[in-house]
Amino acid sequence: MGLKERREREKEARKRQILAAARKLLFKKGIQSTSINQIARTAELGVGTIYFYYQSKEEIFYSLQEEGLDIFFREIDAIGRAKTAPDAKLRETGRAYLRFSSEQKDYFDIINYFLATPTVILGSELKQQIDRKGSHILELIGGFIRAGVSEGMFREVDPKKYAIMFWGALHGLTQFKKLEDTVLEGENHQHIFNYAVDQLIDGLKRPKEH
Amino acid sequence: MGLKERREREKEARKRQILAAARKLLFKKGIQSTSINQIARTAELGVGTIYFYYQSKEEIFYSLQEEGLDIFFREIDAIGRAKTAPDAKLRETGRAYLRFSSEQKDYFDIINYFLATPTVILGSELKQQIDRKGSHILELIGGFIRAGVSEGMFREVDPKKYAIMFWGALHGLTQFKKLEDTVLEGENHQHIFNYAVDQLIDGLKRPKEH
Amino acid sequence: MGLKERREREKEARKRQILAAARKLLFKKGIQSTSINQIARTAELGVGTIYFYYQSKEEIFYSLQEEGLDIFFREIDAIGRAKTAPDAKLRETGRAYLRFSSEQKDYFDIINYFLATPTVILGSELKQQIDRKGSHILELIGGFIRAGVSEGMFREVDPKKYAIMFWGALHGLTQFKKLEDTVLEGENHQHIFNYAVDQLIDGLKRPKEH
Amino acid sequence: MGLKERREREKEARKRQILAAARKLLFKKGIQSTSINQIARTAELGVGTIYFYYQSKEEIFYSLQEEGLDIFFREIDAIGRAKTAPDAKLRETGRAYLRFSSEQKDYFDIINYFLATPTVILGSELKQQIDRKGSHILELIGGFIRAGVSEGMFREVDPKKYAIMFWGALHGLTQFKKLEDTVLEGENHQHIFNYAVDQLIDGLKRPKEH
DNA sequence: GATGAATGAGCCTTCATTCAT
DNA sequence: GATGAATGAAGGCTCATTCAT
Repeated sequence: MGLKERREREKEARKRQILAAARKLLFKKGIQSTSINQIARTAELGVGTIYFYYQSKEEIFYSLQEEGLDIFFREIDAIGRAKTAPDAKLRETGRAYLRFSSEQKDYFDIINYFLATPTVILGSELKQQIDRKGSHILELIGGFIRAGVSEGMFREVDPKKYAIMFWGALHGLTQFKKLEDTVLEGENHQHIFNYAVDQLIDGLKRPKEH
Repeated sequence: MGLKERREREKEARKRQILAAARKLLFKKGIQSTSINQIARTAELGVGTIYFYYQSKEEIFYSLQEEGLDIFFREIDAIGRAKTAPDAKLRETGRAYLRFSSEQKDYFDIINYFLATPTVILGSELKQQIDRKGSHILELIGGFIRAGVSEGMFREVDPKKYAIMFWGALHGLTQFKKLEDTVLEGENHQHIFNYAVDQLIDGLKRPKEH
Repeated sequence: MGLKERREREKEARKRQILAAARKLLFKKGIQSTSINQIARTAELGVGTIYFYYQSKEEIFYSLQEEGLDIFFREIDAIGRAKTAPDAKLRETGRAYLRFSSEQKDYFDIINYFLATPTVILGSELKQQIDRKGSHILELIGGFIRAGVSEGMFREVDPKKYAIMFWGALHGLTQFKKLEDTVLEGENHQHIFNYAVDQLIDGLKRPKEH
Repeated sequence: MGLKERREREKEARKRQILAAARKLLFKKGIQSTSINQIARTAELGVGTIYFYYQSKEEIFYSLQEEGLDIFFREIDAIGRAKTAPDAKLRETGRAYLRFSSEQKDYFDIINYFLATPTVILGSELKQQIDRKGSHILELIGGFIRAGVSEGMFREVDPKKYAIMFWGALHGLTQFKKLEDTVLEGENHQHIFNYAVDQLIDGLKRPKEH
């Protein structure tokens, strides 16, 4: 029993070791230029060993996606704990996502990668974990909206649906950053992004009574 | 005289022939699995010939992206010509983008690909053409908004900024389709998408006076 | 007759135009990275036209070799015209070759290239011209030696043989420049080169009588 | 224990196998026409395997250069062991280099190739090995000169500098073999070469006293 | 004389994955 | 459990040369 636990712990340690190497390379060279052989060398393990712990290269990066979602989750969670109004929380969430996309560019890229890639069959356990992480984030955002609705600040919208819509909009707008110099013709992307976030939040608000 | 023109026309025909082969493969196997060698074989041309007409693989796919934008442009343009109210036009635009992303999935993927890929240096002419295409679409959407503002139906927003935001939001939401079975937990993606579009449009509207 | 001459003159002009383009590219990108297609584009001619005037890529660079030899020839010729003693002339010749190898690096490389490449069958006329150029240089050097012998400054050596030996030694020593940082272990290549030239000249001199 | 050693030995064997294939092709088709794919086919290995043992094509040829230097080194070493006078040893060295350039033409070509090619960045270990090999040869030649100086046969020259000069001269003169039929106009290259070697050695000698 | 489209073999290199030890 | 040698298909791309117009 103790043995089994130790085994388990060692196994986890190895996986972390591999992930650390993959992360390091991801940050240095991007997802496309990171090969399993490099990961193995960096992790000081044989390639075969990598394959013992992970089914494929995809799976490793999938795990890294989880890390990225975790980082974002913690940011939103912090925002949630603050004693600010719901609309401010949503606004902060928007700002946080844009910041995340530039400060944690590699993690954002990986999320993007999996969003744009036809689903690969992966160990369902890992996949579920990722999905749960996404759901958690959605719940946090949904919570902000629910709070706003309860307080009477927001209209009676479906919090979950609105949260999805909110995040989806954030995501697309973030991607448009790339168009700043061309299609957006000099419009400052950050301004537009913030403007858009504000619009989305305003759209939520109850029309002022008088 | 006529000779030069004929040459020009034949050259255009070759480019179309190559593009047709690339398109066919793109639709069959996706962007990642389509290689220049395959395109050459499909087009029944030597690899060198491909490179005579296109500088690189990227350039071919860039041209394909242009096609995709064109298709979407024409849809929006048609919506614009209809004698409907501005809010209806925006709604239709949203519907059209979701439809485009599923019916012209490969074109959507290619747009996504370039949105997620670090910019490559390409012959500026082609690049400018693409950018212009994107701008045209933005102008159409902006036109709908401007009309709404003029009519007093919408608030006094900056049409261009709002158009960018609108399209950006549509784009991100479209990508979330992939999460339908997992994170969205049974929420129907299309419903959410339409709901989101409606919200965005409602947010635009002047608060009802009374 | 006049027509024929004009034709001839135009033909020469075209060849010069091609050579100019090739030279420009040679200087910019080196011999290995210069392709016929690039030469054609630079010369604003069709590739076919290039092949009308030159049998092959090799032939073009062969012509360029001639230019290089010409440049070197003129330097030695100038040295010959100076009113200096034969030993000084040889010394200057050595210095000139080393200078030539660095200041006209591309021409030197081309000479090297043809010296190291298994002979290609080329238009014999061109080949003869090149050979004549080489012989001229050898004659100049041989002349210096002959003068020294006549004056009693040098031993009774065979001027031609010694000239060949002199140039050959210069050539090999010049190539050893590349070893400066490694095999030569900090010995300054230029010093060694000059030292060697001096030795070769000293070896020529009559042992001092007394 | 024995396992690790066996592995090591097998690995060495593979490298030799690859080198053998490369050597065979080099001798048959020359350096320019020998490709990695051919080497792999000849070695009956996958291309990937070649790259597992060698970083690049250059590295393989670099190894071959080492072989060539080794062969020449052993010849000079043998000359050094003989009980002959220093001037005879230098004379033999000259003869040996000319012989080497014709009997081991491919090895000579490869040395030439690296002397004429802009330095490539290679695994420093191999590069250092090559450089050391070159230095060893230089040391042997320098030793002959030093001995001659000690014996009072040669003037008080710097042995190392003179060795570099000697080898450099040999190298260049060897290359002029190619000009035998043209520029040298019937002068027998071998005669000139030997004549030159003799001159170089005579130049070293102390002027006879009387 | 001049053109330039077309070729296609060939280049070097990468890399996810397997499997015998 | 761990290793790492071996694979080989596939990748994007170059280029000297030809030939119909």
